[in-house]
Amino acid sequence: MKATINDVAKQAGVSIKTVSRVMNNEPSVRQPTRDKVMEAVKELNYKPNLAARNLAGTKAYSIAFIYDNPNAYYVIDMQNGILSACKKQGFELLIHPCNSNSEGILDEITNMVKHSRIAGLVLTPPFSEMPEFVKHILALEVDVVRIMSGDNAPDDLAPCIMVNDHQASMSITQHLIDLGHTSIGFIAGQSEHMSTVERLRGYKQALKDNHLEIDQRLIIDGEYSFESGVQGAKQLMSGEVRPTAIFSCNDEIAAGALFASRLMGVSVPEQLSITGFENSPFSRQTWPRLTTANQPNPKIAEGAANLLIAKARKQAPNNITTEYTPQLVVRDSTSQKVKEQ
Amino acid sequence: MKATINDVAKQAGVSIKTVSRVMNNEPSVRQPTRDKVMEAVKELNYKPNLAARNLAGTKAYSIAFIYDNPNAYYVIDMQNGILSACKKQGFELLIHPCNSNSEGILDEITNMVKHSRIAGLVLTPPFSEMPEFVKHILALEVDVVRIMSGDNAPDDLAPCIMVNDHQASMSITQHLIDLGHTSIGFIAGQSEHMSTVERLRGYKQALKDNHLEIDQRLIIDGEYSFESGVQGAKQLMSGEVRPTAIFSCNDEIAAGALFASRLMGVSVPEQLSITGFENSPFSRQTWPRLTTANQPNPKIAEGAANLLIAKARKQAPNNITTEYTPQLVVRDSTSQKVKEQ
DNA sequence: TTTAAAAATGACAGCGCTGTCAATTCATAA
DNA sequence: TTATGAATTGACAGCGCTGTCATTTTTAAA
Repeated sequence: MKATINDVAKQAGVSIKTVSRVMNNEPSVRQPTRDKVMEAVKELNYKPNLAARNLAGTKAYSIAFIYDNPNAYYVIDMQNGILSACKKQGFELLIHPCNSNSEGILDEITNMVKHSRIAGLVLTPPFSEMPEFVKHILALEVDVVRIMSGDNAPDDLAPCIMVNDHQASMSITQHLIDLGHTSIGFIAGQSEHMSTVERLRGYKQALKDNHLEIDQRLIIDGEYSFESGVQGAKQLMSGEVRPTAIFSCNDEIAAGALFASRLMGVSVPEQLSITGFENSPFSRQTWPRLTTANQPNPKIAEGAANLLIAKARKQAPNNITTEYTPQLVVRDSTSQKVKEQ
Repeated sequence: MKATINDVAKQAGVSIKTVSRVMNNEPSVRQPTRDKVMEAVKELNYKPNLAARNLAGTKAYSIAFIYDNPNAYYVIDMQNGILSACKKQGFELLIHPCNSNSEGILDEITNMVKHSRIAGLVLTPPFSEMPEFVKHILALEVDVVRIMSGDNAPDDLAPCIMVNDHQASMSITQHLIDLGHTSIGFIAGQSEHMSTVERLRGYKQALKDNHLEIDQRLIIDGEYSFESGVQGAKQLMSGEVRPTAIFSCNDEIAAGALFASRLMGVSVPEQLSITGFENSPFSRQTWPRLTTANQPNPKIAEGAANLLIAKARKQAPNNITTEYTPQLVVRDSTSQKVKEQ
């Protein structure tokens, strides 16, 4: 039934250890030997037993994905990206949803790391943006890759995959400005998330670049939720300064803003333009479909996982920073500002 | 650092094997001995090493979740349910997204099962509804739990968790009828999915029970997608018989139908009532919010995983069938039928 | 050629646990 | 009490691999 390393060794006429070397891509194996082994591997459909590897060796063959995020689309995208990297490299994925605010969270993760041999962790916000947390994890001697918002790494604790929200927000805001909008509302996500900070920074930058005034009354605190979008839009549309466009920090907020507009009888995009951020599937399923910024989550996640795997194999330098910039996707929720109605 | 079974044995003053017995809940250990061991376990924060267990023993400590479903909400819910059962019982979860139509799918799963020691698989549609597939998996000597649609198990290959879509569809349809609708459109999901068949059956049953005519022109083939909802609704609203309500086979279809209504200038729910199915988060984020049926996915999944774990421990009878009936959730997308406008 | 250093390969122990089976302890009836 | 079988506990091998270190083979310089 299932072939073991022994079977392969016999079949290839070499020692067990040589097969092991080949399977681990170790250098000192002559090419002909390597070929013989690989042939046997193929013939017998051999795959190293993960349990045995874990038990015998000191290397790790799993990576863990720690997250605290209610956004199903985001999580699935990240997960698929990581999974795809893992599958290609014979790694295993441990999923660990958890609550970043819970008291025992540090112990929880520590325990998990101590009890499973783990090559590294993929950290997304908010975990990736908590330096103390990252330090604590690193002290456990596990690698970490952080996916976070910004245009360059805040420190060199661990490799970062940066999402240039600043740049992307400028594009969105510029798009709105190009359509003639000068009074643009902003509904924020949680202010503890770097992405919120960066998106706000990009928004402000674009206004500045176009010599438009930044009006604090147009900037609404919120969180990354539909409900927050509803509230934020209501507040904006009933405030003293009524914007003609709303920059929402993510698609859910935008969907909420859309909902509120309906509620208030404001038509989108005729009377009000609304933008989202993330390009999640439902940004295509609202009415009108959302103008947004596409965040290539699966690609980001796959990159993160690959980095971790490379580090586990000692074939990665320590502090690479990769950067992705979400691209503007124009759909139907934004349009030319009309003159006074 | 990490405690092994040896440490626990020493600390408790018993043999390694006795600790093993306690950890595996085997019967023949005297209570005082058991207590001593458990105390040591707690003191040392001991947790059996999964790799070693897998390598040494014949039992399995992982369950796999095989799915082919583009619906992120569904997948996350299922996954969380399974994960929660696994965590409680010290099991591991292997996630395996895949394509049920791909040619090599059987080999793919077979390989996966052969290469990782797996206690059992949680199968969702379409896999759970392919008897040949299930038989093939069972031949590999892995347990299977099927989550599927229907009001009783179609065969006794493996335990089933049935979702009574028939009943739930009757509730939805009855709700529409109670609102005065007599001409109710139906947009189907893929006809290969039992859920589609069952939902259609429930719809027809309710019509029959209320002595309403079943009009084939009101029943539209489709699939579980937004786009299909758009097409289906367009077709219905431009057909010879114009319904005053539409039963959509899931929330996404309903969202599509909503979108199409906007496109055609039909107002929901005033001129047209629309229902969804699943109660996914976005059924709360459309305008108007969807009347739908709540499917308790995490609970279903946790139940499935628990069943698998119980079977792995030989403490479950072989052919249990559990049943869940989704409950009607009335929101804003349905209303009283108005007289001719 | 010869020879030393380098490269390639192999022998073997042992990772932390469970299965098997033997040894011990306990409970019960004679 | 003692004998007898049942209940409890333990000794030990070995799961499939990798790490260490010894051995063999190759390479290249003398």
